[in-house]
Amino acid sequence: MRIDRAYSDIFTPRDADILHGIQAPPEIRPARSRLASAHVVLEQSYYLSQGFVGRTRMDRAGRRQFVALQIPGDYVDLPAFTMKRLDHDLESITEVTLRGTPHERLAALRGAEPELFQKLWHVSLIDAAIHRYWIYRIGRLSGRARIANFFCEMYVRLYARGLGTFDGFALPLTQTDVAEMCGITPVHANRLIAELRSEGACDFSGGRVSVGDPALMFRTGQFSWDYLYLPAAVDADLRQLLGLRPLRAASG
Amino acid sequence: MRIDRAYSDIFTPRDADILHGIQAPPEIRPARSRLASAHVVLEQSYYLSQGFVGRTRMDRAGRRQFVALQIPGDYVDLPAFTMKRLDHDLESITEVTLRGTPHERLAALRGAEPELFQKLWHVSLIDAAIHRYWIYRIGRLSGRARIANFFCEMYVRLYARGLGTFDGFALPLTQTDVAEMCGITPVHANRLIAELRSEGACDFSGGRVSVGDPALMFRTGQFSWDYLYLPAAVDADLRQLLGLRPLRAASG
DNA sequence: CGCGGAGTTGAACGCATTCAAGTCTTGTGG
DNA sequence: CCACAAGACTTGAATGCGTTCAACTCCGCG
Repeated sequence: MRIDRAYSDIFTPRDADILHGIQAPPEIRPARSRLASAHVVLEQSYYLSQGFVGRTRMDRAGRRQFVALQIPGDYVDLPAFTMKRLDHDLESITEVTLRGTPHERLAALRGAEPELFQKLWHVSLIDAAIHRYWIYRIGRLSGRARIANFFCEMYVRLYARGLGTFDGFALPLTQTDVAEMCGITPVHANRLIAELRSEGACDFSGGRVSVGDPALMFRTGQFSWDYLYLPAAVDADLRQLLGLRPLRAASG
Repeated sequence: MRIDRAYSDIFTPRDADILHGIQAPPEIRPARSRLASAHVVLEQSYYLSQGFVGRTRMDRAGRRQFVALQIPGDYVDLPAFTMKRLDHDLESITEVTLRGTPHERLAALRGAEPELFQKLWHVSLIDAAIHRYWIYRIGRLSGRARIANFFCEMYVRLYARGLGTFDGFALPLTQTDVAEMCGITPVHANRLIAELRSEGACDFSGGRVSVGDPALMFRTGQFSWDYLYLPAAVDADLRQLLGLRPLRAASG
């Protein structure tokens, strides 16, 4: 599925029109290709309208750690707007459709559309919140919980974009990718995924996560989605799914 | 030492005056106190002029994971400006001196000082880069490398603020704090710190890291500081210290 | 003097890694 | 349609890094 209007709770239709208007025509890149490299000066940032992109960092032995996973509707390298260079690599995981936005046009928004400009900052702050949660996930959770927790994050993020149902969602990664996101080895990831499968929490195969028991998956992963700053409607859906009582106050 | 003008490479003296002008009078808070809690609405953000502050997240068993460590001269919760609520807790580690800035005054900068406003975004993007590096550290490095790598980060960040020399720096943490930042147990952190000590790389005791052999510490930690976006002068100092040849081009 | 927190050390356990050998799947060319 | 290769997934067994539990030392402070 293609996403041309994302962050619907953050950006108004008018915002989306403006952003769309300063984007270059879509570019298609093949799966598993390097989109940008660390330390190279970038002139534009990309909006990801289709496909998945990984942000990775290599250790000295050449082993890869994913530091983020971008899904359709994400800006994949907004940091480059003020940083000019990235500190990590960008790699397409699937075939991707990108829409570039030259940094000079983003800069022009600063004066012309200050509120929209601030929303872009907001979007990058959500990215940072996700980073922090990844630190927590890798630092504190056991292997099995990490995998389940990661699937929970994808479940919620994709659902919020209309890219999944309560039954499951497409996640076009290999088990090795998952391992490199969770800070474990591929072999061990394989065994843990098999455990989740046999326990009935969820199944990951053929590039798809099928969620047999959402509540069990969330419990196993010790997941909470506060850090995703979801629209209230999505939050309410999730609470209902998991049998939690709705929040009294309107959420922010 | 007190830092009233930080980010000297990002903020001009005029910027610093403006920021200082919209700050409330300094507040002093005791060590080991809760400065802000997750999910509570905040009306202002804090500039940390003295002391250390940790950003933490608890797991379900009540065990703590640090997701960031703020040093003198940092803004500790700029995300709250557009988020309104934090997804983690803020805790003072030492006695701290804070200067609050009401969010309405930050918002006023958007129109009045758009360039300065963008620099605040930039600062939060550096925070995000540090988050990503923590993911890498915890996800890919062995215990010993994590500890050394963490000390390297503090070495460089504090040096860049004028809060350390090539011989060492004050780091008022307990071994348990270090463990909770690196995703290992306090007992194991103790053993690894002892190893680094006996190898001569660095010593951590009495709230101070003494660096016997910077090159060895950097090697053990597999550290690189690209993600800190340092001023060129600091980068040059570090390269000289480690016997690397200087960069040809001016860095960004 | 005694308390409490931080640091240190020992020993047993177990989760995760590593190396290795398989199977299954998919795409390609004969 | 089959043969084959390449990559993904699976499984077994040995190893080891890090955890856990426990006891003890050291130090600052009331």
